[in-house]
Amino acid sequence: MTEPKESLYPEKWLSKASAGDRVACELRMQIISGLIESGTILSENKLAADFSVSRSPIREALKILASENIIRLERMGAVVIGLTEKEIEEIYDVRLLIETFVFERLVKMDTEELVNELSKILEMMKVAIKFKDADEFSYQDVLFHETIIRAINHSYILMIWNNLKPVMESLILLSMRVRFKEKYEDFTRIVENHELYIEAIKTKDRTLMVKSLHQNFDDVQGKVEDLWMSQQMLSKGVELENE
Amino acid sequence: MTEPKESLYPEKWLSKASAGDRVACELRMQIISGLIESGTILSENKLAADFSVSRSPIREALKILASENIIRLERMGAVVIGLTEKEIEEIYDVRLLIETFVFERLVKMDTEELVNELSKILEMMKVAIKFKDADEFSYQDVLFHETIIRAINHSYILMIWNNLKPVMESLILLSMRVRFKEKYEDFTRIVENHELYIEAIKTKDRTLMVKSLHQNFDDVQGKVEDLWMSQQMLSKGVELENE
DNA sequence: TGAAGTATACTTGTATACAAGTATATAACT
DNA sequence: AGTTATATACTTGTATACAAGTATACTTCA
Repeated sequence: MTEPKESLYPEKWLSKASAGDRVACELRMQIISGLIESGTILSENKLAADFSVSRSPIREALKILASENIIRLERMGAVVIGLTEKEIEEIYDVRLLIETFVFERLVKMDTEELVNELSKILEMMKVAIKFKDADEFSYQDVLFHETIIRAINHSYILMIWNNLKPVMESLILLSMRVRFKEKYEDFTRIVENHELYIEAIKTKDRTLMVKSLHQNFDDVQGKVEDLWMSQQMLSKGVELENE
Repeated sequence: MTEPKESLYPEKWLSKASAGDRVACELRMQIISGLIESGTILSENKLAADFSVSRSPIREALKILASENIIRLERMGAVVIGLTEKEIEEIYDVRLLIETFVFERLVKMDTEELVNELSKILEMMKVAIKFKDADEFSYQDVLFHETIIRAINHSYILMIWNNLKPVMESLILLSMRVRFKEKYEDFTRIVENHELYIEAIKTKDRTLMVKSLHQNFDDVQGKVEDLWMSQQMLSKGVELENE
């Protein structure tokens, strides 16, 4: 199998990362994008050769991906699980679960600083949209939700987020790259939705919060579509490369 | 520091485990029991010497414990976080969160087989109580809840459980060992509570479920106490050993 | 031809070696 | 004495080596 020349994961996000983290990020993107099909068996030795590193960082990467549920470590080789529609829905189940929990804590807190922080991030997102920078937009989008979650200072909720985050991030990256090309008009809706979310936190309005969460949730169907398109685009790219 | 001669973690549960897993389990118990105080800085080399293994399994163990939020990997050394009352409450927040989610799914399912399985596990728990086998009881207790969670076939909820489970297990082990010695009468209440839980699943009675979950939750205060007593008992044991 | 055993080419887990970086303590200089 | 430079004793991350186990394929025998 030919590895892609360019990496799918933004390299500038890896400035201080170890080789293990790099491999994990790149493999994760390849798996979620469908470039590596689910069912594939990954060999530590082969991966080490492909990525030109030793088995140590590869082992580290596989452990990470296994904890994220996108591969399964078996007696011989790691089996790729990947993301089907079912898994994506499950991820959003969990996001809904924890963000609802977080909101219930937030209504008991002073949220002024948080609202301010979120407004700043939203402005950053708008700039990213203006300059059609999908990666930057994705970064800020993930940061937006992480900021909300961090606000309640709950180490075990944060733990769940940390386990979910890498997969979410990859998913959003791929989805946004497609949207910037094919569905640019989507972003006005995404911005509106985030404004709604901020408003809900500011006014501590539970119904508004549920509404914005559900709009966000409805977007999942879109994400599944994007992922499919992303897979089409990438596989065409590979085909062209092979000619 | 003197390491305890006997391991805190039941050795028969480690029959097929790798050295890395063994170290993780033992370290986890030492941290949660308070034998290793929070704030302690763990060195890979020192641990390797203490456990008579190389750095490879130690690194693996530290990664595991870091993902469970009981240590924090820093630039130099791993800092022990441990479990304070706050963390224990947080763990139960998450358990409450996921078990409530699971129940909402269960009410839409056929639960006959599950109820049967749970009844079996409860019988095992009763036997463990009769023979005052704290470790066996803990095992079945953890299995009870895991069985419920697995029933809905939700890979990301299961992922959360898998992250929580080792710490839960350690906590329950320590707590139950104390109770078998000091508060044996507690077990009638624990059994009743589990019976209530099964009944709630059988009849799909949401209010009963909330009631039993909350009774379980009220037990948390007890667990904090147990942990404290466990720490007292263990530190006395160590003191005696040093004389 | 079919079954059983053996060889081989993998696999994982662990140990060890080494490079590069960081804190601590000692020494030198003003 | 106080500050700066340097030595050293750590640290992590990566590479490599090796032992033990497992699946595959081949060979041998009936």
